[in-house]
Amino acid sequence: MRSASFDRDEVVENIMNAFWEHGYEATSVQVLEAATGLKRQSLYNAFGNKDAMFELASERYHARVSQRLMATLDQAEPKLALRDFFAAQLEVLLDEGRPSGCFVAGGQQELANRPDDTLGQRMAGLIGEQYEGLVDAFSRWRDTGKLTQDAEPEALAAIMMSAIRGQSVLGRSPLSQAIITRSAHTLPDLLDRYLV
Amino acid sequence: MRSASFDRDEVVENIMNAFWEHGYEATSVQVLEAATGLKRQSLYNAFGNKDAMFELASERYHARVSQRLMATLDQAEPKLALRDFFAAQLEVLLDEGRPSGCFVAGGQQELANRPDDTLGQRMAGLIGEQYEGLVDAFSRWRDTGKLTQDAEPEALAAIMMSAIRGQSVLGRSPLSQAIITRSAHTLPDLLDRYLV
DNA sequence: TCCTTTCTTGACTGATCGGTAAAGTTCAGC
DNA sequence: GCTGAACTTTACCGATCAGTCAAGAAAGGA
Repeated sequence: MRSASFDRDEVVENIMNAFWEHGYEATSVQVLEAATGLKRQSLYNAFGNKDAMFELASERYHARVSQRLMATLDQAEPKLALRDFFAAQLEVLLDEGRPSGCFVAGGQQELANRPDDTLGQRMAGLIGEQYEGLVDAFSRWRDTGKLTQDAEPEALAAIMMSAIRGQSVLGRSPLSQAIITRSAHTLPDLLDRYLV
Repeated sequence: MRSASFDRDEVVENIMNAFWEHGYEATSVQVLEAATGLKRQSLYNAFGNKDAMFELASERYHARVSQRLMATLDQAEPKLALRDFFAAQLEVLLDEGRPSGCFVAGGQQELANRPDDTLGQRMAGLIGEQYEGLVDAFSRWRDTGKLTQDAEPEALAAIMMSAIRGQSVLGRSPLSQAIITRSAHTLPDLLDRYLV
């Protein structure tokens, strides 16, 4: 036996950043070689194929970014939670040390029309998971009397979803960063209408 | 002299639908041949290259879809305008006779990271234009006393932008169509908070 | 009718894609 | 120190990409 000369965790991090920045198609194996410092065959030995690498990257993104974002909703007071949530979202989208935009938004858009694909379904699944997390949070707040009578968790979650995905897409373009900043600051005020 | 045997307008329509459905990269010249019924060289004779075809397609989309959407804002009563706007948006996104999702959302996402590119800038320009149209509309309503005192046109436009782009992205996936329908129905109610 | 100009057709280019075969190299177990 | 299995490197594969060349087909104008 001989052990690999690279840190697998670090390599996956670099793969994730490459896919995050360029998307699925535009991240060629050549790009992955440059991003990781590994040669072609080392990548294929370690991970199998490009799709498997993308899957690992998306898992990592989900664990590192998405779940951290959703965790902000895990508090009793919706007013604070929503502000924390959009602040965290803005931080991810505008962090200079990271690729711009959102891994999931890019991937889902790009893989949606692939025939037969499991990766596209996986991306759609991550989006569905986010929606369910939002519905759960609003339901909890409704059950603890934090929402107004006419507030429907599904409707509020749907609005949040649209806004979040829109910000994630707009975040890719530097010109739109002022727009998403403004919307992230204003949306909590708007949603206060449904809080007691 | 000999005249072309095809209807240029119809060909551009088919090119637009092809790019709309598959995006920029995934729409190979082979796909464009199948979509238009023309041969490679006829396409290149008529339009120059792939980028030029995409540009014509985006112009057509802008004229046929985007401008029609923005026209719904051209009325005195914001309450009605916003409902018309989101109804029209929903109609475009869910129309079964059209590709799903939004041409601009897909193109912008895909072309944002291309080096040096004019197409990406063009897509970003269309988004900027939409934002300005929204700011103009809200400014008009504010000047005619239709908005509350604390309403800021830029902030409202930013929220609309996030929601619209989010719906455009989510519309690509059938699973998310319930979400965008719900958000399109609820958002006008939410924005009513800023109308007198 | 014929000729010229345009459109159409099909074969082709070099580049790049994801993926692989088969060497060369390095390390653990004995 | 030897051996063999794992890792690394290089070269290569067929497929596909955007774009082009050059011949063939078809319509004007004369």
